[in-house]
Amino acid sequence: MADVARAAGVSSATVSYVLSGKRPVAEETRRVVEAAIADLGFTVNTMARSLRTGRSNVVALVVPDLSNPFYAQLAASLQKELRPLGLHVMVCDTQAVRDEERAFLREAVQQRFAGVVITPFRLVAKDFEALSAAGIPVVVSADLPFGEADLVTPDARAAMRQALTEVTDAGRRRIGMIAGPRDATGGDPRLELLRGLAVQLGTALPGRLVVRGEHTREAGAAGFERLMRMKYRPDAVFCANDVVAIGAMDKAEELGIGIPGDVALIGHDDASFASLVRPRLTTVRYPAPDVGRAAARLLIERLDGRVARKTVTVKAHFVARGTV
Amino acid sequence: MADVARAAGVSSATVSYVLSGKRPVAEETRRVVEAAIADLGFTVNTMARSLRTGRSNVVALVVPDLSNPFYAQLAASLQKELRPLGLHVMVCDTQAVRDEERAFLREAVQQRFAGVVITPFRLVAKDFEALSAAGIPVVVSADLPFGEADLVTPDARAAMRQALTEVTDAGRRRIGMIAGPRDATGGDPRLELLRGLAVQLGTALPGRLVVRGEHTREAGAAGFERLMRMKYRPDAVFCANDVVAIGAMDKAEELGIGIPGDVALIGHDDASFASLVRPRLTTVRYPAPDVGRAAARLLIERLDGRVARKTVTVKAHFVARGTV
DNA sequence: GTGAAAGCGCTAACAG
DNA sequence: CTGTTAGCGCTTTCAC
Repeated sequence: MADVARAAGVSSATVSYVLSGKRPVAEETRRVVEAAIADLGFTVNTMARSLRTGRSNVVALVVPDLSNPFYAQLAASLQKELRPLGLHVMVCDTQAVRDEERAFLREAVQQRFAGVVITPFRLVAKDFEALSAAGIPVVVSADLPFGEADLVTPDARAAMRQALTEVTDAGRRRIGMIAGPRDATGGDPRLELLRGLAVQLGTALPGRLVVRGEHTREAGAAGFERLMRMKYRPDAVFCANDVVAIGAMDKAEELGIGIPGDVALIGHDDASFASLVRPRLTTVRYPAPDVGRAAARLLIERLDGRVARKTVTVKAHFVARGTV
Repeated sequence: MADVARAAGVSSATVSYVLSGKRPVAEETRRVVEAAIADLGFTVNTMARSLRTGRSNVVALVVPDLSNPFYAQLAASLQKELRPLGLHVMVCDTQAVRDEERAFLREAVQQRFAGVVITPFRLVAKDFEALSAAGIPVVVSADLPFGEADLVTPDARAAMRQALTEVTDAGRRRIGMIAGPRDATGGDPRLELLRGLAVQLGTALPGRLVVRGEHTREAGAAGFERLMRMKYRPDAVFCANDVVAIGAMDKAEELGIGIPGDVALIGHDDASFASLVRPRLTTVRYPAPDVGRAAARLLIERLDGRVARKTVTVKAHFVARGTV
């Protein structure tokens, strides 16, 4: 920048101001400076800039599984919203491992990130302390609130109720679930929701028909198998998410169990491949693009100075396809 | 850091050395410093560090479509390889738009990134000049070499030959292709490869049976429809990638065209959903994890000082499933 | 084994 | 409308 200033015969402050537009610069001067910039192929060093201003222009998106298209879509959406503001998104895949999650949070404060959008999987509130101490805004995308952080959360009650109703209307009575791991942050709120609904609707979700595992295809297959080996086996299975449901379908095919003939299957999220499998997966759609948009908005408001905690609810919808 | 130094009664240089281990520090001193660090909840500011050292610790991964699981997997793999070295991966989704691609490259030099791994879609060699001028190592993952950059490239010849052989052995003679857009970087090397193979095997890939479009599901559907509306319509269709092939399957179902009964379909990459659709997609597997690993290795070598351009070839394999 | 101090490239007062 | 200048927080000689 000093080079540019010299070449243009101005001070480096002026160069800085033509770049940032933070104060008026004479048309003539601007032209000369811009010419010099082009000449020398100069590019601002954003590290120096951020060091000086105390704020970087990168936002971290921390997710448990980037190969789940739901999160890939979330990433794309967030990036699209933040880009026009000059904010960059650094996508971090934690593989649902707590130490990885923590490592990324630590990195976020080391890098003085502008903000963090995170779907915590095994983190606890305490893990966020360093972030708030550093004054880095956090938006949590999860079913449950998380300390001081802003929250984007699904309203899936109506959708789940509808799903459950469809299932019972079809005469199914033995409802089971392949839920998330027991040590996940907040347990598994989707399980709790289903439980509550089951009570309301006069159905049961017996504890022994709830199996648990990671949010992976393999775990879905394993969980489904365990369910099917029970003497009192379910005739409808809700899944923690679509990836798990796909795994269940793998196993059903392997075991020669008919879906939905023998067992109804309900996914969650409507990840892109839910409509790809055959039969098509009936699921509860939680629209990733909307989640990304909401998270972006919350983050931007924080950056603009909002201090009060805020929650945005994104409505989920029941999507009837071929597995119920 | 000054605070820590004061609290520990040492100089900030010593604190720095405790953190980096770049010179021996007395056991006693180290303990005191570490206590102070813990006490104050101090975290290094990597921006300041990078400014000082002139190198950041983030690597950009620039891809055309993050919602294509192939790239999501690539991202995961690259991240896994680079993480242990303290390098972070910033994933950038360009949506195959040239201006976005350029914007990310510009950002890479502004941020003085440690390196860039990119699958260029519409970029040309010139777009990389600023990067090399800034001395930022670039690894290109593509079918064709790209200026000075290191290259990870598929060897898909044998696999494609096998695919083509299967198709012709099944008595198919009218080979078509849904290729990438005409203005994509390097045209469509997969198309060229198929053309060459067709000649070798005494089959034809007539120009009119080649349609073009983006690497999207919609474009795949549109391309397949155009093909099917021709009077001389293909009985086997190769696709630019699996996403395109899935789009073609959508359309086939819509039009009541049997796959593989009426038309054989061959994808490319073996993205995760290739085995999800029914019938399962026959494809040419290009293993994303291997690509990520290779890219990481190339990048690391460069960072370690290698100067000569290098190419790593990753072998692709024919995967016979249900669409041929 | 430790400290002092220069300076990375930029921004934002402050002064003119 | 423009210039001067003081750091942002760190690393790294150089000196002890």
